[in-house]
Amino acid sequence: MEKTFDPKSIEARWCEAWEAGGYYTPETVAELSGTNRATMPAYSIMIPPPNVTGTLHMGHAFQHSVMDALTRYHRMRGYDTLWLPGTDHAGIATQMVVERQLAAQGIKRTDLGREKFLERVWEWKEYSGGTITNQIRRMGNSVDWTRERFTMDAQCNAAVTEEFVRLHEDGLIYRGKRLVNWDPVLLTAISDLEVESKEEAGKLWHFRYPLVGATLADGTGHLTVATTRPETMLGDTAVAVHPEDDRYRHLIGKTVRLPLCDREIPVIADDYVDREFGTGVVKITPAHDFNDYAMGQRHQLPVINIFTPNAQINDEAPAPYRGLDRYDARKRIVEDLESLGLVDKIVDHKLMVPRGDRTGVVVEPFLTDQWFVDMKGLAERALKAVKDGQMRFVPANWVNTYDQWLENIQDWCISRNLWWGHRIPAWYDAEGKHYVGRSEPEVRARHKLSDAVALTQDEDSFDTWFSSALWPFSTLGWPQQTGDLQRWYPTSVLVTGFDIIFFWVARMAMMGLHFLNDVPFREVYITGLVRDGEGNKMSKSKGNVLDPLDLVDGISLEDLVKKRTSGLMQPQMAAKIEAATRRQFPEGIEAVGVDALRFTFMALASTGRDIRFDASRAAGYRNFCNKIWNATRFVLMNVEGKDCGQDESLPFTLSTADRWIVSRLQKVEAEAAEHFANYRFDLLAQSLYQFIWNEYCDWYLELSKPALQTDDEAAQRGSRRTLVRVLETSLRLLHPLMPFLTEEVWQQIAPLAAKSGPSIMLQPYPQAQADRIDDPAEADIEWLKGLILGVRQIRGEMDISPGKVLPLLVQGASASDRVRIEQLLPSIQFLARVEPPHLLEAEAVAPESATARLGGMTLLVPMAGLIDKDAELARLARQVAKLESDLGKTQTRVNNPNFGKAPEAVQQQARAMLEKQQQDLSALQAQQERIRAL
RNA sequence: AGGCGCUUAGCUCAGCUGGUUAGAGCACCACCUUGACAUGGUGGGGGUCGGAGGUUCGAGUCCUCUAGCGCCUACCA
Repeated sequence: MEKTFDPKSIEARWCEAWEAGGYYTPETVAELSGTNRATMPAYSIMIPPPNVTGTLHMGHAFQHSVMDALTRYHRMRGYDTLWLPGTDHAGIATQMVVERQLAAQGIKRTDLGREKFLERVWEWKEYSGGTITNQIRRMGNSVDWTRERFTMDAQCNAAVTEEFVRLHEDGLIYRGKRLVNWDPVLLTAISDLEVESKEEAGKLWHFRYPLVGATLADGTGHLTVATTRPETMLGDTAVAVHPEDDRYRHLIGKTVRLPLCDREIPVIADDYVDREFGTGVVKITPAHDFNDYAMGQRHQLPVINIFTPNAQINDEAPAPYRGLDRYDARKRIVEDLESLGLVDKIVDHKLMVPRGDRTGVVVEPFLTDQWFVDMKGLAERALKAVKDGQMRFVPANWVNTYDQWLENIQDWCISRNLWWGHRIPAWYDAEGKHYVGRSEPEVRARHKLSDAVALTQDEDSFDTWFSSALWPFSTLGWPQQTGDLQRWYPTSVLVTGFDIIFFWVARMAMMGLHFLNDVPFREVYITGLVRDGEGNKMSKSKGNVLDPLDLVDGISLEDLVKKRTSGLMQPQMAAKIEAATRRQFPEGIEAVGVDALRFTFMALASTGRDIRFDASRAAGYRNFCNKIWNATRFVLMNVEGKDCGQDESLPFTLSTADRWIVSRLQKVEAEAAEHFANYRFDLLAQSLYQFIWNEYCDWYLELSKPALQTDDEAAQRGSRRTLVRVLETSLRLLHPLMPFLTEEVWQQIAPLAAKSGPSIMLQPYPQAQADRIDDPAEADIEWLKGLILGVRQIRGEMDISPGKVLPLLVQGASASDRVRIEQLLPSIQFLARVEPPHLLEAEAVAPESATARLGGMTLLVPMAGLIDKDAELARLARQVAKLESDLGKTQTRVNNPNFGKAPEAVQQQARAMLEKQQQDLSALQAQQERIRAL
């Protein structure tokens, strides 16, 4: 084996071997293990399908690490495990990408026509989709590629058609002219969720609308309205005041003359109006504002649409404004009103501006014909499923978010005026009457329409989420009752981010319950967002994104700068991004390999918190990989060519250390099971790291060194056996988190531990065995560690060279101390680098020494010629100070008159501690006296 | 406006149903090329847990108030 672990040299090899072996495919796994799948419990995860034209970012890598750990864990536990991969067609996003590419060649989508355009999108999908699947493969994710799906493949398309037709049959789909959020650039409706409202600086314009039948001269001849969108006044059909507003009450029922339009509109009363805001008079534009629309409905107001789909003024408006862009019209209208003397004032005003989440363009409420899903009933079932415990959120507080949205749900506009997506299976006849069905022939048959009736299919497509909502079962073959569907629905867990609880989680829950009568997943594990080291959200425009593969492979500073500053939407940011990058990664990024990156994600995955990605942490875990690698080298070196109890035929005995590490291992195994069950991957990672590094490597390997040198062949064999078997088990424990390293090493270690098989992936996950827990051995080794630490501390603080073998005196040793000294003598000598301890009677006069306390006894390292008095005094003073402070606290506790209320056990413990502290203190003080007297 | 979350060593974070002297990694200081590993070893320094009050024999851990930060929802023209 090489001296250092080199991830590059093994990763590609194992990726290929695992996939080629079929180890990701449930059927093959069952076959190789000789198990009948029907007898295995089922476990399944559907990958949240990434956008097919994107690339995977840190958030994906993080979530995939979690999903793969769960998948490998359950596979090893003997579950019939499926992790199903796939990608999403991402209607709007993908269409925009391709349109942008075409635009670069000066081509418009409409120039090509629907057919040709879609061909181009499919081409791009084929090209780009490979990037994602390669990334997934490289990270070692054990997804079943034989079941890969795409949200727009034939199977998923059939499911979407079925969904729409059945919902329609169930009376949950309707088509209607409604006010929707309209993106004037994309020329499509979008759902509420696709609108991002942010506070922006704007103005509040105050306009005077003259009252009919009054003169302006008396100062009461007009009503002043306040608006943030002056251009909408062209579509005003009323002016509203609060019914109890004394300023205006007498005007209710009168009419005002709408300036510029020469229309008379009524003054109405509605308690929606806020008297405090603006002038207390609101202009009402039912066609271009959601509230106004609702008010228009309440008061039967006419609805005048004044915009074209791309937000220019249409022919409903007076001639001078027609054809103007909305913002040009705004300017013009304000000017014209000003010249008429109808502008009362203009004040600065902060307002929430709604923008399309894809285009960033201000969205207009716009009246169009669209398809909607009636959500009320669906939402109620989804709420109930969580209340009844059929579906559980981890962490649990995300239920609030889920509930809140479902309780206030609005009908879902599912049609998009886009080409790229599932086309709506609805047909229209010449009169515009619509028919819904799985196909045109079905529609004709069902509605008895002869071929003479011309039918045209709806031009629109579905909201991407309308198909994503089916993902947990469309992937398994629904609406067919496939074996896969029966086997793996409901899925076991959904791993995703909180940002799509509404978009996706809730909608999957609703559709799953509606169509399959069961929740789509038993548990929803919500991960935090991966942020950069400074806590900022990673985004291309900020130039702070990290490509997971750049951490895996490493990247030079120059390449990283180039990558972050090229292809920016705002090139002027380049200099700033470059500076920040050079500051943050002055040396570029060192390669850490897949295992270290995956382990880092797991270690950072604490609950309910975003994670700041810390590259130095990843470097630390790369070191951990190397540590394991070298521990393996040590083990191999020491057992090579020697029997390690593979066939159990030769006698072996286990030392205290052997029994100790095996006992510790059982406890770690139990912890691992618990942490997996609770999704506490941070604690899992910590627990494994701690065991392997701080117990197995730091102590057990060191303890094994003298043991391997004894004359006792059976004891040697026992140590070799333990060395190998604990390592082999640790590898299996760690495998779901570090697949590559553990596989590579396991191949070499397994035969020595009498294990065989093509891959560690197919081995059982270690389970704790209660009968191998050995408390006496643990106590013995704790004692031993205390002794060694005591001597090391003296050595360290006295600056005695590590190699020097010291004499050691022990005073006040109890009977059990004496037994331990005798039994653990070789370990004591080797690890503490001392001569065999010399026992002193309690009353004996000791030579001048540096001392340490261990239980009731005192360790003494004679100082003759070794130690400087001041250093030892300083060391003692520190210890005394600490002890005094601790003792003080204990005394206060015990002396509290009410301490008697505490449980007996707690009281006893406190008194024992008090006694020990007092003893230690007096021993230390006596020692101080002696040293001072020198 | 409503909801959720965060504030613990220089940095990034653990600390479960309240119980011994608050932990880890990284960073820092000193010593060490000891045959698994310098991507290492050994020893060490460093926090009183945002602030105030309360409950309790006992609070980082529960309650109230308060300060700061972040996120999500929401129809104020």
